Amino acid sequence: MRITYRTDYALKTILELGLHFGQDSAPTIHEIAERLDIPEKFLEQILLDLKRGGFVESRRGKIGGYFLSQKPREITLGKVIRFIEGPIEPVACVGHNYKGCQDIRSCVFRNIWQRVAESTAKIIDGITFEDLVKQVKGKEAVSSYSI
Amino acid sequence: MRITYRTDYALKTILELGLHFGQDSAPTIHEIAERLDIPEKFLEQILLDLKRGGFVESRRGKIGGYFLSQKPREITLGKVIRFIEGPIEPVACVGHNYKGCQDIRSCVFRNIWQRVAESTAKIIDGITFEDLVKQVKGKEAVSSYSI
DNA sequence: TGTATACTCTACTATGTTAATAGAGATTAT
DNA sequence: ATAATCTCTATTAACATAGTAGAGTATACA
Ligand code: FES
Ligand code: FES
Repeated sequence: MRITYRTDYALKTILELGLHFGQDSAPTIHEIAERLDIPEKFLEQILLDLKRGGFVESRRGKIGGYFLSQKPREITLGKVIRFIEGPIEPVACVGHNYKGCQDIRSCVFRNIWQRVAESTAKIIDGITFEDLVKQVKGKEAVSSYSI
Repeated sequence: MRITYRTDYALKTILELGLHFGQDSAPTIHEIAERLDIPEKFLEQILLDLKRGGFVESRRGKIGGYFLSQKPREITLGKVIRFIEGPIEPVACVGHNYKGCQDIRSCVFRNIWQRVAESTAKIIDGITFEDLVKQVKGKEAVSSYSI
């Protein structure tokens, strides 16, 4: 039941951009990578992905960089996780050509996985990046800030 | 957030053995594999694993086979899942040498993953194989039984 | 005591996924 | 022009998953 590094990085990146939201600074891939200790070329791919997903926009050229294309308030954790990671249902039978259950209708497990998925969804769909930005900014006041 | 086939098979196998609990029939690997449509040699490994985990016992030789070593009531879904699949926390940072967060103490995500894990645990630790056996036996009355 | 039956154990392999790396190309501010 | 920066596609190393193979061990029973 692990999330991948890709998702881990994506979430932290969005949060980082969230911290800059409103300012018109657009952090570069290089800066973000250094800041969050993510391999630069890997982050590059992830950011392109997030762009295709409509989460971020970019500016090219000399003063280029990345910024959120939605308000932090409108981006939930769930949206990002599902986009990068795929469906959250912890089931083999979600997979494309699952052949594990002869009769999917009478499977006693299916309903359980559904409940698990729902309770997970309830959490991750209820948290926005605005919430997280506030949390981080709260901490920032005390210690030097660190995602 | 998928479970593996290994876990899928393990759960169905325990349920299958649960359906035989109390009788002194001990289904063979061959029978279970056929019944549940699991590759026989793969199931063999899984059953050995479940044996090491203390979930099942076996009898060798002519009238050999497998049977539960605990009452279905005492085996929760959570126990089996955790044993086969590992920890349920959906985090990269559970991993052995996770190097994603510079400062684990100030990570705003950690707490979220914990909440997700807890809500999942609440479900899968609250369901025993006795519950599932009853469900299946209920259905069995109506249609021909099928996990 | 032999033999068939069934579990036990270790090793191997094919396939796919993940995490990253590489490098050439396109855009833009100055 | 050119340096900085994003864009795109391909490739790769390491690992995990799902499954296969085969030799070995225990047991019931004739
Ligand atoms: S496990 Fe998903 S249908 Fe049975
Ligand atoms: S994501 Fe686990 S400590 Fe930050």
